[in-house]
Amino acid sequence: MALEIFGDRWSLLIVRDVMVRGYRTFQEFLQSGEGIASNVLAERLKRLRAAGILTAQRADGDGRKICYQLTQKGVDLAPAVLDIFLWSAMYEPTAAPPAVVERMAHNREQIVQEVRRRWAAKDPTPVLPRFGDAR
Amino acid sequence: MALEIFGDRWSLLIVRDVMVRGYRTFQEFLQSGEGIASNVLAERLKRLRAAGILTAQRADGDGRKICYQLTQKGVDLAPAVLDIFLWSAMYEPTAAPPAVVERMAHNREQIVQEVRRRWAAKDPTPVLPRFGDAR
DNA sequence: AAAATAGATTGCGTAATGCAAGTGACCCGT
DNA sequence: ACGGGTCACTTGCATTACGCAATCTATTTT
Repeated sequence: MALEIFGDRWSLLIVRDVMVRGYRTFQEFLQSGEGIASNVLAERLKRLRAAGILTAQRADGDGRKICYQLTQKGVDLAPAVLDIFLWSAMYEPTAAPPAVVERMAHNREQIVQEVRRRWAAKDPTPVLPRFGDAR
Repeated sequence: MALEIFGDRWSLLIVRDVMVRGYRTFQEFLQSGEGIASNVLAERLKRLRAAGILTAQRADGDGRKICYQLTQKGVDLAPAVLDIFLWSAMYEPTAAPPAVVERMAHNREQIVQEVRRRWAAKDPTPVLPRFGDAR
């Protein structure tokens, strides 16, 4: 299984952040509230690029920033990420409002399509609103 | 997200083995070919029980063996496990035969139902046949 | 009773992780 | 054009987790 890549605490969290939260830069990942260390983040981003899940390019307009994006292989993780999110929401009271979760569970395929659409359009708008801590 | 539990190399592999391969005992997990160490396996099984994903009981007929089974919370991981499997199969040539993968991708919900059915019936028959190494 | 098996624990060396500080490139206001 | 700040990392170091082999207890088999 894919656990050579995702068999750690952070990789999937990074993929989710770029996928549904619209995060793009090192700082955004760092300050996302999960508490990843900068050295580990750098190493994970490198691995995700090496695995063909993320690509990186300098942001136009600011030569310091590096803009991370999903590849096709990366967005194809959307169903898995969504399922894990739904499972989490089902068994951990801390996540999103039940109504939102309910709606998502019923519209699974539609939400996946929406993630794909925004990816293809390079639209960084988060698919999920921010409800406190939607971990 | 659920990565306090699954943010490691083994937990999800164990869940998958008990879910689709019908593994039940310490030895089966140990010898499943992934190469987990016995101390780590013991610790993961403990954590998965503590997380309410597995239950354990002595096997009737052999008081040495301990029979691990999924809880409801555990089988509810079936969609996520299946999605990860399908994603793996899509991008790693080493997994199952393409025809099988194709069929599974088209019958996702049906396969999840089958996993649930066998769980409810306590039927340990593997949902997936063993193709060499179906990791 | 002795040997074997199952689940798990212990000790130990190595690898991964967390944390704080530092580096070099780039941007921005003066 | 200079100084300060930001950004994406690196580095050094202490702590933790992991892999591996040996060992332990309980139970089953012969």
